[in-house]
Amino acid sequence: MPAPPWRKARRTAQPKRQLSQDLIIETGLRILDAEGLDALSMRRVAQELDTGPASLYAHVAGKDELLELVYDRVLGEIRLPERDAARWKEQLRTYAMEVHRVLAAHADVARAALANIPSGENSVRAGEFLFGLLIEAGMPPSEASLAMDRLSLYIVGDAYEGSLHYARMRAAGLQSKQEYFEAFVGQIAGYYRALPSDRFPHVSKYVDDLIAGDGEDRFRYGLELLLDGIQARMPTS
Amino acid sequence: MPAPPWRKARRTAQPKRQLSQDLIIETGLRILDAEGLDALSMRRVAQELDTGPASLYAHVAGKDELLELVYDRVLGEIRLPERDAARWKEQLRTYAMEVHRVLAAHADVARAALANIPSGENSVRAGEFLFGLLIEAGMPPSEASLAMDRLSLYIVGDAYEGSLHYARMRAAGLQSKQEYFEAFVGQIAGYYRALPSDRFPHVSKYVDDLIAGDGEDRFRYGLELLLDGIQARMPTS
DNA sequence: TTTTAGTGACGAACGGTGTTCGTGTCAAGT
DNA sequence: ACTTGACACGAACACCGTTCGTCACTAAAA
Repeated sequence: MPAPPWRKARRTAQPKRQLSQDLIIETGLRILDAEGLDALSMRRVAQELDTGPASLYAHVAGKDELLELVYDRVLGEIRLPERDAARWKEQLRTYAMEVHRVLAAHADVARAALANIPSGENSVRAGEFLFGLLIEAGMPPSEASLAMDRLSLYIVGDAYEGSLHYARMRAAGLQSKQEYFEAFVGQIAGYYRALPSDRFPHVSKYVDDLIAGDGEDRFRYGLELLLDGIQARMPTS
Repeated sequence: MPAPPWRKARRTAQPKRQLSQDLIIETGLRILDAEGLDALSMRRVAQELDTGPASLYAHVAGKDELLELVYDRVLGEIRLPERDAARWKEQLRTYAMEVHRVLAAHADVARAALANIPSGENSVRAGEFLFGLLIEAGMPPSEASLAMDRLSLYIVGDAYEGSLHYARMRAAGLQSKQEYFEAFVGQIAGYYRALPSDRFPHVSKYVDDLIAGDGEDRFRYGLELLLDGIQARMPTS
């Protein structure tokens, strides 16, 4: 038997009490992974949730806060080992690679990273690991603070740079790193080669070296530079 | 004798042929210095030039290109010494401090820096200096390429981070670093101190060390880490 | 059971953004 | 003198983050 037409149609089974901060964060992360940070807007999240943008503001203060929350959720994927001060250098290296891996696994989330003073739960957790490791390895806290800060900046900075390449790749409509490399790096290489060799002798001569090495190689090299510098400052060395 | 009213008023003395790329770049830089990167929009530049935003597109491909051009103009202020491979470490240090100084002198221009593969005139000039210095100091080109890349990333990354603090300071309506420090860092410090000391023993205990040191101290420390790492890889060492 | 208070959902709108289209106007070349 | 081509620019498009006011609904109070 059909319902009389003047009776207003009931809403969906759920009385639309459905939104939550978790749901919003999750949706934001999904959009970010699938379409990149540029596609992550309040309107887009709302649309994905079948509602208007205004509805989000009851659960999230604004876009900045949403980005912080999404970022911290990503940091939650970092796996930390038991601290072992005797193997501090190895653990520092593993930690850096792990953070870098997690950031790289989520499109260009790193572009939302540098913007924040670390205050999220998972961010502090990572900081405690790093800071504690340096101190237990024998560094005075004042210096361990500096070392942690610089190491973190390097990791996030490199991931950020990678994010920008990723975003450019997307913007150009390319799909693979292979395509991007040919379309972009090749162009840059040509430009460098064409530079006047009297004014720029080294840059124009060693172009092949300049564009050699993928992102991971470069990250590793800089990491070893920093780790060696830290080692030289450890009291036991 | 007054002009007859039906004669349409002449435009300004200049028959409005006034725009040029240089003028646009200069205006953009002026806005950036005075009001920060967030205030630098196409419309704002056009307004400053008494015209509409569409007029700019004849001289500049878009906002991205404008930012690149403004950034490269800033890099033009970098003063480079004569290269002296014997004093490579000292010159590397001076170079890093000089680039850092120039970036810091122009509000948050560094926020436009990381976004670009270096292709501007002045960018290449700086690259040639750095690359040449490393090679003349004895590094094989393949490694000098990595070292240059990492050093540049560190310098720009640190300046970028500083830019973000600057932008946040502006957004909060604060005027001095002093005010910003109290309003922001103090808040963070309180937050850290309130953390449960069983889960975050080191972070909560050494808060004073964590917030100690201004931007320049931190930059210097990381720079020395990298320089020592590079020194250890120099053939002569 | 009825009333009331309060919370979340959300349509509409505000003021901003980068960019493009089409038109008009001027200056130089023929 | 006429044509051509480059540039200026008003208007508009499709977005953006955010706020206001209103409505539906739940849960507590009477």
